[in-house]
Amino acid sequence: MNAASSAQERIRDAAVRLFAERGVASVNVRELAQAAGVARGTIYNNVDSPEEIFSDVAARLANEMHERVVLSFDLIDDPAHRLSNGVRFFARRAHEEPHWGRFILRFAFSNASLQGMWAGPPARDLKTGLDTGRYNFAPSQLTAVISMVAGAGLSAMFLVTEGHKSWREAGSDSAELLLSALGVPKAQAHDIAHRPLPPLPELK
Amino acid sequence: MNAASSAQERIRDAAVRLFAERGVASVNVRELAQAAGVARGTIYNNVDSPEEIFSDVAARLANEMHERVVLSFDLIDDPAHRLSNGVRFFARRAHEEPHWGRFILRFAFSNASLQGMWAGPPARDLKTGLDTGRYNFAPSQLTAVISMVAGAGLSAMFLVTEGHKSWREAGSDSAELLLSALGVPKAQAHDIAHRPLPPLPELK
DNA sequence: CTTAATTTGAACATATGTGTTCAAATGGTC
DNA sequence: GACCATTTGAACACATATGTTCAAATTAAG
Repeated sequence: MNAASSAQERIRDAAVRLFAERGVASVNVRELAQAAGVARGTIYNNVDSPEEIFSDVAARLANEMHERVVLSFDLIDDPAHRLSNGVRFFARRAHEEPHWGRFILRFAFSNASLQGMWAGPPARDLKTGLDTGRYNFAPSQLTAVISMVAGAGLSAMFLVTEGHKSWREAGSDSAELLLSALGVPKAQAHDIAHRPLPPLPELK
Repeated sequence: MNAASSAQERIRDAAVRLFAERGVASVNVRELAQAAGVARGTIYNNVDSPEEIFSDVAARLANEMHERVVLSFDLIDDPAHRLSNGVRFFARRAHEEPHWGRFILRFAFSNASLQGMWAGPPARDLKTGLDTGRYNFAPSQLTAVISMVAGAGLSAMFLVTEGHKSWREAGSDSAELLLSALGVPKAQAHDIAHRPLPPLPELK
């Protein structure tokens, strides 16, 4: 079972890489097998269809990141600080794992799992931040704010992926701008966005 | 030559629709011909390869929107007003031409032409807005701001495309939040983002 | 009406991909 | 070292895509 799950992992890792670079449908099983360092038959042994690999990989990737980010919020109460760290986590990881970043960027707006990753986590924090006066925007704008958070996260990742900025700058700048958009005073926003960024907790 | 360009147009229109819904590589020539209401041979007569259709369509689409938005700025001096209108144009058009919107969302981060559409136009306006004191952010953040503009535009389109908000709300909310991020006072940002939005000029 | 240009749709050869099967090789476990 | 699960890689049938060719039909233009 260990060998099998290892093969599955290698297939999934290779899938992330290939899908990130070349899109979904242009990847065939032969290439995937080669990239995974695995025989073609092994793909068919472990997976139903190439299409399914994509959904699976996207869902796992979204879920894993979501859980780790939520874990990291354990010791942080301030919604603004949480939000800032969230954006910066994405920027830093886009730097550390380029395939991961490109995958998310490429499919951010067209895959349901990835859409959920952005829509879910910030929603509650944004609401509490709004209710406690931490933020300053109209309640009717909440939906737009949620999707703005996604936009800020993605644009930070984009800067990193394209090499326009270091992950530090991209993450902090984007986080600061985002907090400003939500009505956090500039000086505070700057401070929050430049605090030391803890490591992203592992899932063990 | 008129008949030929008409066939080409139908092919391109169909290509936008198909690519938007299903991605690039999963569209084959037979389907494209069918969707364009054209014989399969006609595709090969007018186009070199399916791949090329995508690049062509993306470039035209980016270029056309860019030119029309720039045209619309003729009578507007305020950089903040321009920026707000730009974002709202994208939101409105995503409503009026859903295929257009989905196409842009799907390939925004993975196609060079579309990337250029966001990076180019706002850059100069943002700089003048910064120099004239209209905005309030650090010059070193300019790059992050440019990509934030893209993020705001895309997230507005996303709201429209997914039916979460009307184009009016999505456009105005996103524009207002964006201006807030750039340091425009809240009341002003709100006002600017809710001014009547002129029609997007045609290219004649 | 005539002429030129374009489109049509079928036929063809070629290439590539999928999905299945299976005996042999591999590798971990008691 | 015997056992079991997994992986391997080749072979197979089948399906689908590409790209080309071409005579007939259609359309546009003078």
